[in-house]
Amino acid sequence: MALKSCDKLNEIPLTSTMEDYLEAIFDLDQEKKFVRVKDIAKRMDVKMPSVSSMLKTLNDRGLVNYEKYEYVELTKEGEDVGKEIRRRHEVLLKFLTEILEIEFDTANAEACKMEHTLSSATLDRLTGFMEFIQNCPRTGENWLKYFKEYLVDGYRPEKCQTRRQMFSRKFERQVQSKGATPPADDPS
Amino acid sequence: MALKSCDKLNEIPLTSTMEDYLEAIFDLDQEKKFVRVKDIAKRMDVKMPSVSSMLKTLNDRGLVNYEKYEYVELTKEGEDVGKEIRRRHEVLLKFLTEILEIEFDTANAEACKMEHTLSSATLDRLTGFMEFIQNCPRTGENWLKYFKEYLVDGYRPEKCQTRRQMFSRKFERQVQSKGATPPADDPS
DNA sequence: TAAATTTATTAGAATGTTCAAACAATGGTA
DNA sequence: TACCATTGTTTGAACATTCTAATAAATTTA
Repeated sequence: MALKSCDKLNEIPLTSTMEDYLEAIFDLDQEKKFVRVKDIAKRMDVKMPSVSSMLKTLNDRGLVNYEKYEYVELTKEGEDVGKEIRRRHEVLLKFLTEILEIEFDTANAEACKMEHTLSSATLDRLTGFMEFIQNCPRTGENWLKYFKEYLVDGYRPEKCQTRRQMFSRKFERQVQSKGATPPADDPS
Repeated sequence: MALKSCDKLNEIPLTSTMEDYLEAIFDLDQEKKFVRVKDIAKRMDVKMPSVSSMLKTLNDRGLVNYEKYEYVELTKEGEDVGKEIRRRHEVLLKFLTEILEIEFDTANAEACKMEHTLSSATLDRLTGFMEFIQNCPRTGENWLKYFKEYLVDGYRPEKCQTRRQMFSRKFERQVQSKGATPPADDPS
């Protein structure tokens, strides 16, 4: 025990390298029966000694359970981190490929780097934004205003019709009032 | 000269820390008459010895012209890097604050980190996306399809009407054909 | 010009991460 | 059982970045 007070350990933030390792281990854990040093090295594109040394660090931090020459296991805390980083990766990858239409390999590489720099809060916003785009494809001049409402109220189908529905309703109003110009956009 | 061949220097990529320093120097250069170690230290939130040591590195790399105790000057190459990082920062900040509606300080901090992880190509896409949102607020069911076309063709006002224009045209068609349901969405 | 203050540098140490080389354990196969 | 290939560890060095403490140059002030 080279540490005076273990309670403070959690307060030191993880480095992004540690996060990368935890994500890799999390992935491998789901793909394979056992997670071994060699596999981590391959996925992380580093040599085995780097993995050994990082596993020692992560073990001291309580993020993995690891004994020399044994398989690697995530602790509850380590798993939580790995899963969260994985989630961020997926959200970012989706945004880059499906919205910005960036080629997969490029997008994947950039998601790998970005996943450490974005807060969970921002990631949630991005997720919300993508949901909005999918659920509310209609919009209009106040595109961003609808998005803001979506952020506050969540998915409210009645506020969120397709353009077809929108047209029909306004069309009827138009026909009734015999006006030539449709009314100004009003979401209420 | 501790280097065998100077020509290869440019091929070693800059670290993100170096990029941060270049951005800071670029900013200070525009704000102040002279750029000094103290100011860089303050902006980067590091101590002066760190700045001194980095300036030596950047000088060896041909990114700044720096002689001890003198003011700091960017070379052409250093300025290009600084300006590009600055541009990325601004695009990201705009996206985070204006589209995702994230609070300024958070957004600013995250932009600082992201600006190093996104390629210029991706940044250009993001810029295009934001322009699209501003120029083409109407959309419809094929929201993303329009965006794709926008990426290819740029801003084409005739493809990119406001909803008001859109409505009017379809309204007329509707009235002529006396149909109750508007036709399926067709961008051509 | 001399003293005081500000600004900047050097020296040396610490951290986090990586690797190559040498060595050690493990698990099959002859 | 003895050997071999695979897998993993240790050691020691390197790099990039940062800091504190000590020192030095530059600038301001008296």
